[in-house]
Amino acid sequence: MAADADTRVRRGATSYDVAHLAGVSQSAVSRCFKQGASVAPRTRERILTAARELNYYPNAIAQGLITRRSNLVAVIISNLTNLYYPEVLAELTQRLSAQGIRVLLFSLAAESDVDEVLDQVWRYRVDGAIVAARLHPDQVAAFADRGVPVVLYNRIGEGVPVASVCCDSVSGEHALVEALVAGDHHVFGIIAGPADSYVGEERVEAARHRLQQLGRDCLIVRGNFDYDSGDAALKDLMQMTDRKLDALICANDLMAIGAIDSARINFGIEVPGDLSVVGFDGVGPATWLAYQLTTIRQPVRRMTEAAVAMLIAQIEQPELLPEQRLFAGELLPGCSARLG
Amino acid sequence: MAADADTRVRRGATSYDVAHLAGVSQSAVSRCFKQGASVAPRTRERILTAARELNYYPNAIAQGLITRRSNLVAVIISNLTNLYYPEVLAELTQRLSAQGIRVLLFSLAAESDVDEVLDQVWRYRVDGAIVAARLHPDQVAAFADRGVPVVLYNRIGEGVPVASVCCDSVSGEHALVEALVAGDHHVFGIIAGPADSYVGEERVEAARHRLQQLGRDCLIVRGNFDYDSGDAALKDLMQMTDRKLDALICANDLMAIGAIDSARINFGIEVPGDLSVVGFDGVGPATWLAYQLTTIRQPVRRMTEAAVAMLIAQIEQPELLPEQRLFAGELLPGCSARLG
DNA sequence: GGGCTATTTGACTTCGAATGCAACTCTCGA
DNA sequence: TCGAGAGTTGCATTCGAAGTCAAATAGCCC
Repeated sequence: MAADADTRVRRGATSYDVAHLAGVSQSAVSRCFKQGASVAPRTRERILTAARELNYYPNAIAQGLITRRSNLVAVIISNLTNLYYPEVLAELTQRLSAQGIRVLLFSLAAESDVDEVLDQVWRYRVDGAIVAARLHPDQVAAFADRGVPVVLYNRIGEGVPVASVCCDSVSGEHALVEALVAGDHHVFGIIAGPADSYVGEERVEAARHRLQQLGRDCLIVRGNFDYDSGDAALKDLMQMTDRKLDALICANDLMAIGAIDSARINFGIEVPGDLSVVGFDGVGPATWLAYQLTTIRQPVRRMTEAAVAMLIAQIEQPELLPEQRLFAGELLPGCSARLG
Repeated sequence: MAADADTRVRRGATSYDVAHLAGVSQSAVSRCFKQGASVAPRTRERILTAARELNYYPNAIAQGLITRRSNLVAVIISNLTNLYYPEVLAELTQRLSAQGIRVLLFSLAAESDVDEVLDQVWRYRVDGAIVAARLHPDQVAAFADRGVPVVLYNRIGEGVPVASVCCDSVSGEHALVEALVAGDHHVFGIIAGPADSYVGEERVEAARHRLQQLGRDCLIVRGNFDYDSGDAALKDLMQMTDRKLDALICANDLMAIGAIDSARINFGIEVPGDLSVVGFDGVGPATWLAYQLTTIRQPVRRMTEAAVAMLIAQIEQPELLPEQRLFAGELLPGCSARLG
């Protein structure tokens, strides 16, 4: 069973090779690499020496087959070019890594391209998945059917129970709206996200609703979460009304930044002098000197930590009921808006 | 061998389950999912129906074990928060995906933390690796020893032959320097990257060398590729000389942007009126209205395409000699520098 | 040294799919 | 009707590690 030297080099040594060299059985080698198994100190020493000599690392593929634990988690992310997600991905990867779990990354061209990657997810028998993309209820059901735990990130299961970790859009937008109203703003504009974005819609709806309660109405235009669409949306808003816009609520930071640049450079509008602009997320550029954006900062570290913890809990106790955790964002005052 | 319904649901159906339902052998099922194998049309139909009914997907883990092809590629990236890498990662993932290869992502806290993830890479028997982090020659040797093809991204094997894809720092910096000199600049500053960055050092060295050839000397301060360090470096430069700095070369865009904001906001310096600033990379924010950075844009699409193609070629023909491909960046004129 | 328990060890089976090989079924021509 | 040959199919084995179980050994006390 033990391979000759040439094969070993090309393929990587196996537990049989190590066993052969150490003069023990394959079982002994296996036990030697397993926490808390019974191996005599002298034997262990001999095996470890042989393993080191052969550069042996247990084959995770074979382990996965027999233990039915791949130690792989699928991370499905819609658009990595969003500035917010790279941070999330880096955090997730490092936290999962620390738990001995590897990340199988799936990046989608569009928010709703999930179906195309799901069959790959099934094939690799991942232990779980963290999804930052929109899942249809039947996609959620597919995970449940296969017993693959999922945690949604900044999404919820629309109508079906799934574990999720979100930043509270409603309280965040309410805080922004209230601060803007207290800052004596009257003519509001909103730049929404793309229609298929869950958080986008939620944020806009929350802002619109609170504005209405406080007796302010608003103009809404749609963007698609990127810089250029912030610029374009601002231009649209400028044409839509004769009244002078004095507050602009954007569904994310990137569009807020696009709108600020557009206002300043294309229209000569002072921010926050003539127009207050607020965003949502708290991405890196929000704190740049040129913007110092007033925004809601998502507690990314706490959120990713929770997502990983919830996923692992569900992997270890599949009977656990899915939990939805909502994290409050922090209002970052910044200098892009005149607040009350 | 075929599992009962309950087990099937929890674990996922196996080829035995499908075989049982379709009344054929496991081999037939296996052949049915393999391109170009000999299966009678009627049998194939029956098997596919059974497979659909049981929601069967071939277990990639088991396939990997027997075929010695995991269809996994490790992507090792140092700092995802760099703005440049998310774009690279998204491109790589989608291109590999299109080739039927999945990405096992490893993100490092620091450029040189590679060792800690390598043993995981060995364990998963990946078919290859794309590395955007610094590899020591003996780490490169470890890949070679195990017969795992590697392609370095924006790094080269320092002293050892490895396949790599790079953007030409030298020609890029030369173009920038020449344009700045032609634009009649005299007092140059350079903001370097961190000492352990390969491209950082290469860019700075190229710029410094060309400046010297053209009879301009320069002040060099070190940053670490992020926005804040651009700001900090500019402050340092301001204190270092009495002569009025009129051109600033930054090892990447993010520091250039930090420096521009700092110059404008902290020092009231006009860019490009009083100071010309250039960067390197061509990241998203470089084209924002507030900056319109003069920079070298890396041809990310062509580079990632080449990296994937080279890796696949090496996986399929292990005897192939490692190739180094150098791509020229494009000078993006922008408005942050007065060029000749 | 004998008897007893606790520890260590190895033989064998298992996970799920792929594949070499032999056996089998057709089809068709003689 | 028989036989050649192509096309299908199943049996049995393989990949590499984990784990069950029973056998072997060590350690200990009297």
